[in-house]
Amino acid sequence: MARKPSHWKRRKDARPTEIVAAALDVFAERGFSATRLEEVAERAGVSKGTVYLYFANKEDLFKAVVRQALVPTIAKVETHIREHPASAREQLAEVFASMVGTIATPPAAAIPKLVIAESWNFPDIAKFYLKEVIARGFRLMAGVIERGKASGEFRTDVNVDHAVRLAIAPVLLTALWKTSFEPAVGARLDAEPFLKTHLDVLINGLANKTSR
Amino acid sequence: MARKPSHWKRRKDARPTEIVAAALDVFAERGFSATRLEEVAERAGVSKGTVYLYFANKEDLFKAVVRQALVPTIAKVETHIREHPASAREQLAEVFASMVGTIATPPAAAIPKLVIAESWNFPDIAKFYLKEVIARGFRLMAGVIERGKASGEFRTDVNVDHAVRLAIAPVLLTALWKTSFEPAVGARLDAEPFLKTHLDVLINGLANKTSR
Amino acid sequence: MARKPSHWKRRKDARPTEIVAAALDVFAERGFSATRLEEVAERAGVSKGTVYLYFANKEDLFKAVVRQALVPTIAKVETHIREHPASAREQLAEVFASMVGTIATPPAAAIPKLVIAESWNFPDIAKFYLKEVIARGFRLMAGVIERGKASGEFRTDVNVDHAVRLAIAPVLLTALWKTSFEPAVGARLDAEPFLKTHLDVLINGLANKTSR
Amino acid sequence: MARKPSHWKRRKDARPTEIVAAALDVFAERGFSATRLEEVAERAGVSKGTVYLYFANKEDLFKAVVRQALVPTIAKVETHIREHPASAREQLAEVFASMVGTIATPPAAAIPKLVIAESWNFPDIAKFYLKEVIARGFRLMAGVIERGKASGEFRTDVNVDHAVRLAIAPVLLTALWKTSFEPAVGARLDAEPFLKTHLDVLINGLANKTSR
DNA sequence: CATGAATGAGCTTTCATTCAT
DNA sequence: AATGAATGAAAGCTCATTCAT
Repeated sequence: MARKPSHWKRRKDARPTEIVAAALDVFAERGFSATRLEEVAERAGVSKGTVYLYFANKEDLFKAVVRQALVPTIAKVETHIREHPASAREQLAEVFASMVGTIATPPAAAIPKLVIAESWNFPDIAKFYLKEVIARGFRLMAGVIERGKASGEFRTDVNVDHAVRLAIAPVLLTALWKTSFEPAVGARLDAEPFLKTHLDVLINGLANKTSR
Repeated sequence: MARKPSHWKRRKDARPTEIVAAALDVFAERGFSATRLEEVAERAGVSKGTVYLYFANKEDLFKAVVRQALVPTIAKVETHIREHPASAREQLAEVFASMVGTIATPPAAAIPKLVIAESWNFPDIAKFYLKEVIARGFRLMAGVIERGKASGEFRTDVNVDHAVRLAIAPVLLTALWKTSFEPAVGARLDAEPFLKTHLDVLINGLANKTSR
Repeated sequence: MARKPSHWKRRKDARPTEIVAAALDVFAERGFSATRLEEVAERAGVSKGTVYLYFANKEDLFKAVVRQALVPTIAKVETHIREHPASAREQLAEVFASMVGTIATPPAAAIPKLVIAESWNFPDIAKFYLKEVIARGFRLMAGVIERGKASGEFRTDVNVDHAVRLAIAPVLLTALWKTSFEPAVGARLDAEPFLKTHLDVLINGLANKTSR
Repeated sequence: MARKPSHWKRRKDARPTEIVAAALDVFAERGFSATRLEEVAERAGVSKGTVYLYFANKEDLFKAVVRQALVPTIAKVETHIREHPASAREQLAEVFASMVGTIATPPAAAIPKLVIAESWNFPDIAKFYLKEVIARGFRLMAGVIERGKASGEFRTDVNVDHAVRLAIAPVLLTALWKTSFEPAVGARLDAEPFLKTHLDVLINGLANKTSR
């Protein structure tokens, strides 16, 4: 019944990562409650019981999935920005360019949808996500915009908090569209040109025209 | 007893509407799979069996909920626009003003979240929602923007499809925020001023500056 | 699949009693943890789910079993004594005669064994049993013995608490023997003559011989 | 390291004994089915797999526990009696004194409870216990009482079999009380004075008064 | 029409047991 | 001899669905 003959070598350290990866796949496909632990196990190439060797229960596994899938995602964007100092406009462009990759990558793109969908049952996860992802992304964006306002690139009459949300909203829409409507309905959305337009309109909308 | 004579008459036709209303409440609170039909029945003041008199199963009820909750929502916006012809900028403002009310009203605000969350299990609903809500809203918005482009108010180099999504994205974000993060985390978002800023920045971003 | 055609008449009131009776049987045969709820359901002629209609969980069912099996048991003895005032010796005899019936009746006889065996997992039940059965039996016995001491029938140098336990110990032994060793090993113990001897020796042992 | 050289040698033969000792502890604390083999292994300082090196399965381990815990218990009493010939009354006192120690020692005191509780699932053990412990204790007691009857100390109209059970019953009650109700409910029972009273009342009850 | 007792498939979770190392 | 990662059968429990009344 052993699927793979290399059963005994890839041990204790690889297992949890493999299981979490498989779980992300299944959660992304079916959502939390429709996910059967047996399917996760199957895809990870282990038995049902093995999942419980590493995770106390389904919820615990779900949290691990979110955590594991997010760490690289946030870090990637953060470091990207930190290492590419430039004008506010250019940095905004950088952030978006960096986000597009993440948004387009299938499994990670499902995280926002999962968090939103399961915020009912797991407020903990919403809390965690808000703190670890949204807040960090917020600070990042807010920094860029503040700098733009200070340098005279951006209008000073725009609430930073609002501006940040405006900047993020189309990215969120893209992620949700790609995970909800594209697979279900087949309505394609080409992320790259859309976000390019977004950047264009946003920068134009935030641009300081008093200097005209 | 003589006070509510109409109450005893409404039964036959009101029943399904009452059940759907109760169901929307519960679905909005708990999500699809965490919703027990028994609770829906309780809130509708009927027995579990009665629900099955009007709806074949849980999924059917869910579809009815989405359908019923959306008809007035879309119609409201559509008629509002149709009845208030004005400049593109002004109409954009009208659409948003009209949307704010819907988005802020608790039960209807949960619909987008529900549709997104359940697009996994019920592609039908995603399809229906796309067709009946998104597409109609799209046409509406697209009309306004096309008119703005034609009149010289808006830039002509902006893809209409993209512009519509950009216009809607912050509204979606607001709805999701209010139904996912506000209740779970207590992070308030004041919809009205946010969408006012959105409108401001968007119109500025779309504004034709070649005439300068 | 319906075992019995009279499925729909014996409703809501009879069900729980039937289930508890079936449960007592199975618990008595197998012990708590080896009892599968499905078997209880089968014997009660209902489905697994029905058990959960009346009892929150296995433990709850167990408590109900103990409770239901004990109420008549204790009451029987108490009323018997109350209605048969006599000399201390005679009353002691009455109590025992009354106990013999209970001890010999198969399902109720298993209760002490069950309580003892499950005091590990369910201290609540031990507590309940101590309070509702043992304490009440104690008071009963203590009353008889005190009266015997007061009337000069019994020695006054014997601790009442001890005397009560001495009186009960052989009854307990009988119950345990009949439920543990008789079925497992086939070693018969004839309760009636044994408890007759017990009474004889006990009364003789407690008898006041200073008057000799 | 030089301190405990004997510790490194004892392995091969001590292992099973250590495991059984640990198992007795856990069985006494939790009962048979609530005992996880992993906890037994932990307390014995070995791994789960090792337990299976010495015992075919959980039941086998349980039997070994009972066996091992009983050998010294019975032997202790038997030799004590054999080495202390005296009058029947005195010997009865000896037996009880010897039993009190065993009954009061925590792990061994749990054996009767375990045997009784698990006689459902393991009739073998009940059989074994009956043969190896009860029967041997019986013979012992019976001998003492027969001698008492022969010497004229005790009444001759009392069935020996019954008398033996009467003698043992309060000891059993004490053991069960201490392992079932004391830990669960906190209702203390002082074994020594109680069994002293028992001996007093029993000897008085068995005493031959025809010689008066 | 309406009820709600009854059902049973299906899920999560536990843990004795196995076996490659 | 010893390990402990892996297994999978088995059981408790939930709840959408049915149907006799």
